[in-house]
Amino acid sequence: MNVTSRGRYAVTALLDLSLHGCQQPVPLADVARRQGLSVKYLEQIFCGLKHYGLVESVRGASGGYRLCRDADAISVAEVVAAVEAQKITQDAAGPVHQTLLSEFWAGLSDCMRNYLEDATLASLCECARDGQRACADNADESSAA
Amino acid sequence: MNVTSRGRYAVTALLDLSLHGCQQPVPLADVARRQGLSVKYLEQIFCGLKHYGLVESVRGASGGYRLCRDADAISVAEVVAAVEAQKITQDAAGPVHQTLLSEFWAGLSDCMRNYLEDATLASLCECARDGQRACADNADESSAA
DNA sequence: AAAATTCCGACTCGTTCAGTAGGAAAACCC
DNA sequence: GGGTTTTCCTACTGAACGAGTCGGAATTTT
Repeated sequence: MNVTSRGRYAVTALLDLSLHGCQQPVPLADVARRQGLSVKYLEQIFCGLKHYGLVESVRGASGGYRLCRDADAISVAEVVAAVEAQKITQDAAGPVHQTLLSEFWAGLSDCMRNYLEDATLASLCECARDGQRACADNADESSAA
Repeated sequence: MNVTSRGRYAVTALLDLSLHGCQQPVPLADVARRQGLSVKYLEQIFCGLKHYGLVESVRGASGGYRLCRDADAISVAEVVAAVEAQKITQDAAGPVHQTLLSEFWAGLSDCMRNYLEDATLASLCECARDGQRACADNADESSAA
């Protein structure tokens, strides 16, 4: 189990999606502009998210992405798992204690997973609304049509 | 916060040390033989462990390494921290929610740290003795002098 | 003197991460 | 139906990092 910046970007992007996407799909260009990321990179990330069934896409003009489920039914753990490729966390232990230690390291992964499963997009959204009221739209008036 | 296989090897090696090193220093060659690692790689790892004050070294023939403290006063978290270089876990978040999310990711690191701090070499040793009695010496009769 | 051992620093090799790039396919709007 | 907007697909690059090797110097014991 590992979380790279790709996974963190994915969470950021889906958070943006749940704050801005009511019913209409949100184009990646908007997310990219608001979060300061490149569309191309977001495409990659959303490819994994779609494949995993977290978002659905609408092609063509006025298309974009939309969450497949409610934001309170999507845990951060899922988002990260969808985006990080299948990491082969091979055990690193000699003949001594390998089963003991591999259990120990598996426990660490479980610990992380629990933390990430307890947080949903909705819970993060809530924190965002409480804590920083004006933040969600602060980059909207850059070059919007 | 991140745990690579280098960190896991360090724990394995120190566990070996605490099981085999009573008073005399244990040469890396022994650890290497028992755990199936290369002496050269262990040298690197122990360099960090020594620098951090977890082990002390005795040079020359019949030298080796010895724990600086009792095994129950050394947490796995320290071992890992000693060996993994200072990872720059830079935040990955656009203008939106960066403080919120950076707190969230910091919470993940805390979660891992807690898990690793709760385990000491002694507690792992205990598990090892309980669970797999004969394991600690199973590779000893290979080419011992 | 010889052997055992830590110590030091460089070096290689492969993988992964982050991000870019170009263009094809689909859907919409006029 | 043509242009525009968008997702989709696939490849590529450059840098960083992880894992591990290598050669040899310094130190201590025997």
